Amino acid sequence: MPESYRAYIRALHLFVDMDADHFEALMRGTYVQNFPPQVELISEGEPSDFLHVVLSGSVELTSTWNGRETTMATVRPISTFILAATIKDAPYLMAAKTLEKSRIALIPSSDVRAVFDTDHIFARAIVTELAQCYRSVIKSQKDLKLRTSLERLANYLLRQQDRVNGAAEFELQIEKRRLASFLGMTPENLSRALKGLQPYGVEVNGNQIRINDQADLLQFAKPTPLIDDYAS
Amino acid sequence: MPESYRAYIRALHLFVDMDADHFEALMRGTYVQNFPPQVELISEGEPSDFLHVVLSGSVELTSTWNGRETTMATVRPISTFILAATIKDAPYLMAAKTLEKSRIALIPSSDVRAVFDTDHIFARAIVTELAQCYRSVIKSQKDLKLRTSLERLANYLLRQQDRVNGAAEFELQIEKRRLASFLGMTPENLSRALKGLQPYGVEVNGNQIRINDQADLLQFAKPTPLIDDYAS
DNA sequence: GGAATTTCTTGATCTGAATCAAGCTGCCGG
DNA sequence: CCGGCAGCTTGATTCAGATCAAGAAATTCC
Repeated sequence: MPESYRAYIRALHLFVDMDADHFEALMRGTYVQNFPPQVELISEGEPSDFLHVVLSGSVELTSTWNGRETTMATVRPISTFILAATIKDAPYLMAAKTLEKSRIALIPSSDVRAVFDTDHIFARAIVTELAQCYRSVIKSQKDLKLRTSLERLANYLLRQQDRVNGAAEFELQIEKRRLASFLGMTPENLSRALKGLQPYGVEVNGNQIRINDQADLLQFAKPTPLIDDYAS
Repeated sequence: MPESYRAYIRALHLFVDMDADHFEALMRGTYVQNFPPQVELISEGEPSDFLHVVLSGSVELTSTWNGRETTMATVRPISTFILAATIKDAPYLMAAKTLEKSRIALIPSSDVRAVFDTDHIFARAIVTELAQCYRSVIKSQKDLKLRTSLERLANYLLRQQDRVNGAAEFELQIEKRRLASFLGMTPENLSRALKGLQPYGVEVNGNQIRINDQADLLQFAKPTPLIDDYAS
């Protein structure tokens, strides 16, 4: 793989502290590839041959059942996805598709498992990452089961605002129809829900969101770190 | 802790292969306690001081937000819970409450983390367990987002039937109101949903469930290992 | 064993959200 | 510059599921 990407991958929590030789061993089997938009990188149910790292662009994780489809997550640089399947050597539970032109690093799953067994630091990092992922899904589950769609949307917007350090105005990072699916609603309802937040000072103009009165929205959304703090 | 419980704990995937000395080290700080029903073992948001192991009885994991409460899972012997919080040394995302008289082993979180750093086999087991937990939540998330409540119930019943090796008749393991909450519906609706499955050969008598025509129910429920096989 | 409490069920009604059906808007390519 | 097309919005309708209300069944507790 090109030398240039190594630094980015190395900087990930998962790899930053591990032994240099072990990292090299991982990188030897790794290759980096550019994909156009809308390419299905992996399909639900397939065996998990590679740990994927998104270096640029973005990837959508979806699941389907009985003709229905839902967006489970969107992965942005620089991060990995389908770590759990890699570790367990089990089939993917989600499909992955590029949303835009994306650069993806593919690390052979067998190498990840092998290095795991010889590098303590790496093992520790994987456990921390997995625990993190687990907690994120639990939070998302709580969000789904305990909140109405309007409340989910309000909290989503506040989290996005957090991402831009509290700026009153910011851009949605994903298409509305995908956001709708992620939040567990239809595009029509997302449209209406965005209107429904107007009384709390939310202005929408295309992908541009403006939160006029954060305090007002906060009072409605009632965010809690036990659901909305994806970092802890 | 009493010698007698060690064997049960040792038999768990998490501990079965680890070094005997390390296991002893873990057990030294561990104590076993009996709890009456309805005791809140841990509260949402608290720091995670112990890894818990249910030795007998059962424990319900719930989450609350803004006055609403939902059942996230029920833990039965012999298994652990809140492993992720223990590993990350982060606050619990769920509360845990005994449903019946239960015997619980408490392993100090700091010991778990310490042994993790010195025992490869244990580290490997923890990673496998965490990956397993992660995948279970993802499955549960798919269940929630892709299925109607009637479909969720049908698949739940089929999974329960699986647990008893396909016997046509079996008992529900939890109270109906808790099952309702777990499945993301109200008790009233669960009642109606159970009636709604009559056309597919489901008979209900208190906690006794009879599936007269499994093929018929299967055709309606359309289970898939990518959602319903909790083992993989 | 019987009163009291809780859980479960059933029916009636209400509501949030999905679906259906058009328009609208903005973007891409010729 | 202007079709064509995908994504978004809006309104009307339908539907699944929640809520409200009350009665029945099962448990618990004196």
